[in-house]
Amino acid sequence: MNKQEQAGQVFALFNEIGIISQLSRTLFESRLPHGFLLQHFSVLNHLIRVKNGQTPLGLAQAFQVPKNSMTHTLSGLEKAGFVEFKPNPKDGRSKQVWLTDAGHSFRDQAIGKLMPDLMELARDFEGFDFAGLVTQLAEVRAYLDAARD
Amino acid sequence: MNKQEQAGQVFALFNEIGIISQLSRTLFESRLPHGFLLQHFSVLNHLIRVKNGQTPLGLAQAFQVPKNSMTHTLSGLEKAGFVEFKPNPKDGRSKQVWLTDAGHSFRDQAIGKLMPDLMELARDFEGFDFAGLVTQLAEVRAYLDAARD
DNA sequence: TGCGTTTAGTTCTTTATCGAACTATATAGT
DNA sequence: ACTATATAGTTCGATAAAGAACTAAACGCA
Repeated sequence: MNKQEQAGQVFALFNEIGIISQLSRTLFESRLPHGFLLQHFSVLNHLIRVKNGQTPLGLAQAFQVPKNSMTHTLSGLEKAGFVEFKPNPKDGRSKQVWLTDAGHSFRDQAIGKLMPDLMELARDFEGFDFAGLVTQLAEVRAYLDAARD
Repeated sequence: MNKQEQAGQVFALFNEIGIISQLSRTLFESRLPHGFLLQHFSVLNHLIRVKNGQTPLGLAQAFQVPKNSMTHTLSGLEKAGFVEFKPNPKDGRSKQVWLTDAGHSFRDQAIGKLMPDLMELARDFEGFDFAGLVTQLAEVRAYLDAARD
């Protein structure tokens, strides 16, 4: 296979990925209460799984969205009472984003609502090597991430 | 590995896919002229590779977006002179979307601008089984597509 | 210390997206 | 043929995303 054909495969890969991203996002958001988006869940999940008390800018960078987009997402989460802001004692320009109990349980409930779909998929794909797939995709992701300058 | 862990792998898969989708879209759009989005390119590409002269509704279904979103995308393409509408002789409610020469060459140029990135990625991932990856992802995509009711 | 530069976050504005309501045409059932 | 229903596409309104300009605080360096 020459480089040109290989490039076509890469194109096809991104095409599949784009479609799956859209389908899975739609599915996921249909399990969230009205008015909440994947982005809201993702931020809560990140605060739990990675680190609580991060700054808005840190979150924006983690999700690779502009900081004003993160401002918008966080204001929705704050209005819902799922996060609260505290001043950053080390930097007067900055804030910390802390999860509330309500935010934690919202995230748990969201996972609970999603689980049946994931379990069903896992059952229907018995024997499918998800872990290998994830490993390969992580390589591609790391490459794109590094190329992003 | 039990079902719960397997579900976690599926979750991780969708997570990677979402990130790659965002990164590759941003990269791709940075190669398009200002004001044009992936969706514009995708429609032109679809008219060339799948079938010219389709209806707006057919395109909306192919891309799984609401029909009013497709109206919006098509109006951008029409304003740029990349497609033109003709009445559908078989259905007075409907339209056909036809690619213009300008649309065809815009798509070719877009591919030309993107090629170097794809080639570079293909070179840096020499030996990587893109085709196998695409095959696996296509299975997942087909599943989600079927589940979408 | 003082001042120019950088950084965190918000606000403003434009554009994309999409549900809902609407118009016009087609189809089905009687 | 007549009426009810379904379908193709647009319009309207509300919300999301993101670039640009702005404010306030911090940093660098003389």
